[in-house]
Amino acid sequence: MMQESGTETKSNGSAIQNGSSGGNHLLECGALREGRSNGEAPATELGAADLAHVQQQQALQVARQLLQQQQQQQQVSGLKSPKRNDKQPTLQVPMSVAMMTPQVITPQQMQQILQQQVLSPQQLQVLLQQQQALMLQQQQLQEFYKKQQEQLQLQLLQQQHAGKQPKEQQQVATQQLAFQQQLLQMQQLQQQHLLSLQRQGLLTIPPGQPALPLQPLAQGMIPTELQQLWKEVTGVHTAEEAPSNNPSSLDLTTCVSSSAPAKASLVMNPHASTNGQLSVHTPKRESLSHEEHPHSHPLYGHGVCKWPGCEAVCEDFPSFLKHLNSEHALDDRSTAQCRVQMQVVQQLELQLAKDKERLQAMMTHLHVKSTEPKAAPQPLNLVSSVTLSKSASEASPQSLPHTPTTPTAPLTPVTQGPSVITTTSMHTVGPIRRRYSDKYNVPISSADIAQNQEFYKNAEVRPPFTYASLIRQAILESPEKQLTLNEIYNWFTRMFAYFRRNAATWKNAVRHNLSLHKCFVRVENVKGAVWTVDEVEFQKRRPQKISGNPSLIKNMQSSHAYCTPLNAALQASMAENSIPLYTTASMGNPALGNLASAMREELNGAMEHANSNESDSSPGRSPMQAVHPVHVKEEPLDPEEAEGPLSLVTTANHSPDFDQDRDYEDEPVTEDME
DNA sequence: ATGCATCTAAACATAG
DNA sequence: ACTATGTTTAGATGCA
Repeated sequence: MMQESGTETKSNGSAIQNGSSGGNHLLECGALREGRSNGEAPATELGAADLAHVQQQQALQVARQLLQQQQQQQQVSGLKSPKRNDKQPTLQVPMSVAMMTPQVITPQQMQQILQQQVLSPQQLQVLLQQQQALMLQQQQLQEFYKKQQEQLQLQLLQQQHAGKQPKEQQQVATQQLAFQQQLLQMQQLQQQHLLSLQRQGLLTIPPGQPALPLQPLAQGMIPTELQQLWKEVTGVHTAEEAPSNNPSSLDLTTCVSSSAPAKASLVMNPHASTNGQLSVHTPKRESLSHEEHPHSHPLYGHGVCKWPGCEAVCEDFPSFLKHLNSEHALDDRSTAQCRVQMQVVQQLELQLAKDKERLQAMMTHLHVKSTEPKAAPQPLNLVSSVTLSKSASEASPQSLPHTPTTPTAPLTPVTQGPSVITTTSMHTVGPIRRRYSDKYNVPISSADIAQNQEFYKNAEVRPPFTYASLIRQAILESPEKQLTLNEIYNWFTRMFAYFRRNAATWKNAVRHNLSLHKCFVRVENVKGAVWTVDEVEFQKRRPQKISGNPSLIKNMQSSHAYCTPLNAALQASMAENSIPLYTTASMGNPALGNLASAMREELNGAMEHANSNESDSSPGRSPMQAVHPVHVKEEPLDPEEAEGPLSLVTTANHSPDFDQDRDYEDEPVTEDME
């Protein structure tokens, strides 16, 4: 009786839910198919990256020199006449250097990127570190700018009063211009990189990537830091936005659209999109054009001010300059905007650079000509996407951007802009499934796992572990190797942001697993009853199937496996994106150490089986598997997932230590809590 | 095609 | 009566 009735209901429910969920797993990740034919311009792209760095350095040097000169001049001649210009250019100088920065990427965009999980926690950390380093440079530059601006303004005022145009000013302007040009070039390059990045689905960092000099520093970084950084950025942004109605203040938000034209040309450029090649050229071209055609200001086009959110109509360049000076003068707001933009750009640029390096390495390894890698990847993607089958197709439809069903979740307050590329592209990808095979012996360090844990703690991404594995882990982590059901729940919510939602569902799953698996033994206790793990039983499971955490294994495998195939070129990023975990450098994370080690055990065990038994891991659809692939896909399961990893912000609060008993349920997030 | 593992959903039982 | 905890069944999905 029950069965029957149950069956019916189930069928209904499961049909719907499963359907969605099933689709989810598939999502595994997508790679951007076209997005990047990144294969295309490996060499060039690399060049671009390098160039960007070089230019940055150059710009910095120039800035310093100029600054010194200015200082000298000031000392000698007072504010008034800096006369030095050396060979600097002759263009007119827009007042605010800051403006020079093409604001292509908004914080929202950045968020999106982050949310999309394009980057693994490690990557983010590394990037953050790098960014910080760069920020110093940027600050220096900004200081320089400020001085220049102040000087200029002063001069302007003086002259206006005097009614004449001082040469000095022009000279200063010249210097500024030179500097600005440098900066502009650099920024353009960065933007290009960003764009290409986006197209690629946002880079990823190769696991073994040697290169990043900043890595060491990165190790110290943790998601929290990232979050903070982000907060800072966003904070600035919001702070500015709120106060003024000013168009400029809106920039960050609207900037995308407003600047779209300018940027679009660069970014959307078919060439650019195809690969990074253009990115290199474009910037140069533009810079040249600027030099030659002073009127082609990055913030000016089609008779409109392209300052993010502005769009003021300026009939001619001079009027534009006036507008710039008046409306977008160097002030806190502009500075902040600039700063934000710089951070975003830098971060993305760094990411891109890394990804390019990786790509290069891959290409080299594969003996592929740098010129046309795209061909291979595309086909693959297509194929893969096709193979994905229904689930993928079902899920894939562009569903991600908006929070699916339950937007209520406060967790990720951050805006989710139109997330884009990544998600969509990701959906299309489908290779994940196919890759299992041989080479997955990649050693996984506990540190990596720990890192991942940290990531999952903050990012609402489904962990690539089965419920059984997680439960076991929770129990093993406890001092007495035993936990009450409620404690297990708490562990889940504490360790995984993902489990702070849809409590009814996963809690039911937890209970189900506890009862179902023999490895979990219920022991009567003073408190009532506690659950323990029968390691022997647990181990028994593995042999049969990697049950331990098939999904996990798969994920790992896949992530590493990706590298091999040519297609990998494209998917590499995806893989990483989707599977932040097992890749990259390990950044120790004490708090999660235990978990990490435990998980590792499982992984290793599973891996063994996988290797020996071919690959038994059944990725299945365990929620966890689907997980990293980008929540986007999972959304069906959990509506809120769409929000993405960015939940960083939200999660920032809970630190590892947070009391075990703390219940997330209070958070609105867990809507349905029982 | 089949079996297995996993997940999700749901019904039901029991104890507090 | 309600809730938390457990148990069990069933459908769905993916993989080997």
